[in-house]
Order: sequence, then C-alpha cells, then structure tokens
Amino acid sequence: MKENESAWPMGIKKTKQRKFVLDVLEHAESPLSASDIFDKARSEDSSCWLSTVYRILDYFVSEGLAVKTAVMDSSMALYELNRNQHRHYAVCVNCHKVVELMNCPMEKFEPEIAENDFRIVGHRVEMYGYCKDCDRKMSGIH
Amino acid sequence: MKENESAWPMGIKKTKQRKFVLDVLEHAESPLSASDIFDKARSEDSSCWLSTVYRILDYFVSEGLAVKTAVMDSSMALYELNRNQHRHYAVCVNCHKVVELMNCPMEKFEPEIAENDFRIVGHRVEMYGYCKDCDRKMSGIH
DNA sequence: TTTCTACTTGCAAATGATTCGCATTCGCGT
DNA sequence: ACGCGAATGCGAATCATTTGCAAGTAGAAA
Repeated sequence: MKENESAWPMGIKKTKQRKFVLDVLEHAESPLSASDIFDKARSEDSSCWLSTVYRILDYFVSEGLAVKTAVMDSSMALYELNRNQHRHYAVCVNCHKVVELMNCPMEKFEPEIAENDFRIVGHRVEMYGYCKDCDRKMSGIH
Repeated sequence: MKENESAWPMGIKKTKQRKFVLDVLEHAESPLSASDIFDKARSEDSSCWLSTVYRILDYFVSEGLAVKTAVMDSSMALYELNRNQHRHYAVCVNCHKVVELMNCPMEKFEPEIAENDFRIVGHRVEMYGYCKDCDRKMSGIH
C-alpha cells in the first residue's frame, strides 16, 4: 500500500536519489536549498552526494518539475516543486523564515516597460518584512 | 566648473575609490555587479581592487546610499544607487539585459499572507521574458 | 532473464563570487 | 605638519556550485 505516493513523472528515469529528492520536495513546506536536501539525506538512510543533489535539482528544473526560487539576502538558491500554480513568498528579514503569500499582485497589473515590446513570460515577487514572532520579539525589546 | 557633480553625501569619508564607485553608479543605466565596476576601473586610470569594490558597495548599502538587487538567474549580486524611489526590472531570459519597469504592481495590492501579522517593509518584483531584440531574433529563427 | 549501452552517480578537484586578514596607506581633525 | 582611526591593496580563505571521469545502474532490446 504505497499507492498514496504520487505517480512517478513520465519521461524521468527513476533512481533512488531522484526518488528521494522528489519526495523531500513534495513534503517541503517552503523552498529548500540543495544542502537542505543533502542534510536530510545524511540524517536518513538515503545517501546521496551533494553534487548529485545539484544535478538532480537542475534536471528537475529543466524538465519543469521544479522551480528555482532564489530568495534575496540568501546566498543559496532555493528549489521547490513546480506546482503549476503561482506562488510568492514573504521573507522575514530577521529570522529568514519564508511564508506563503496567498494572492498575487500581478493579477490585475498592466506593466509599462521602458523598452517597448518586452514579451513577459513570468514574474517573481517577494515581500520582505518581519514575521509575527520576530515582530513581537522586537517590540518587546524596545 | 565641476559643480554639476552631485554633492558628496555627508558622513561618508571621501576617498578616491569611493568617489569612483559612486560616480559609476550615478551614471549607470541599470544595476551593476561588483566586477562590472572593477572592470570599469581597470579600463580607466582609476585603479581599485575588487575586494575594495565589494567593501565600498557593502558600505554604501549599509549607509542607504545603494541597494543590492540580485537578479534571478544571475550568479552575481547587482548594485544600484538608492534613488529613494521604487524601481523594478524586467530581465531578458535570453541575453540577460535588464530593462526598467515604469510602474509598480504593488501600488494597488493588498497582500494576504499565510501567517497573519507579517509586517511588510518592502518588496521585490522582477518580470522575466524576452526583450525586443531577442524576441525578434527568435521569431526570425523559427 | 541476460545483455548492452546510455544515462547517473560517487567522488574529488576546479571554478567563480564574495569575504577576510593584515600590513600599509590615506583622510581629516587638531 | 602630526597622529590616529578608518580604508585600501593584496593574497589567501571560504562558500556555493559546477565539472570531469571512472564506476554503477536503469531499462530497452534481445
């Protein structure tokens, strides 16, 4: 009874390492870095070299399975599953927690671009500020 | 008659290298990387070590004189003068040209955040797609 | 099921951006 | 001009990411 696992994406060769990475991404609540995934592999039985994680992640991105979501102020690239739906995040500038944004500011937006005729295919939005915990902590201090 | 130069920002110690970096940023049309600035220094008389450029840039950012604007798909951080006005960019996914966005999608946006009570202090928006040259080139090919 | 081959991975070493350490030099107030 | 603290030159260190290559493996073909 492992049928509650997602079907394996077609056209992707199935290996232990790829299964592991996909599984981690599927259960992640927020975007993960390559070394997040690598660490998780070490802590569990599954072993998988860091460069392999990078390769798998790049491959997933190239296949449209995952998306690369670098977050400002982070020196590392973050990856998440491509859920084929818009997602944007708010990042706490204090603790770097990443929180999902439930609506998208682009929905009703008509961009005016300096160079005319720029064919837009996507966008990235990121809010930053203080999450409730940090905000509370900081107002306590002052 | 050098009075058309901007006044030197107060509280900032004036050095040859800082003057150079500030001048480059003032005349830049789009965000620059540390090595863009370093290269410009080499090509002109002004010499200035790369690590110094980084230090100056960090310092400018900490003083609110400049802002760090990492762009997706670029491995380098980009810096631009803090013109105390909102700026967002569209980035060409083909040639990586950076083009300014004339309006801001956040103007009329009420964010709904997964975690309630996130105190937003800023945001980052980036559109991506094809600039007119690349778009033209690519439709020519197909 | 066994074989064959192309694709994957383990591993180590390379790379590229950025930072750090420290001796020297340079602004700038006195 | 003098002196001190801050800024720079320079090289070496660091960190994330990439690459090269030999060995291992999935899965199509036999």
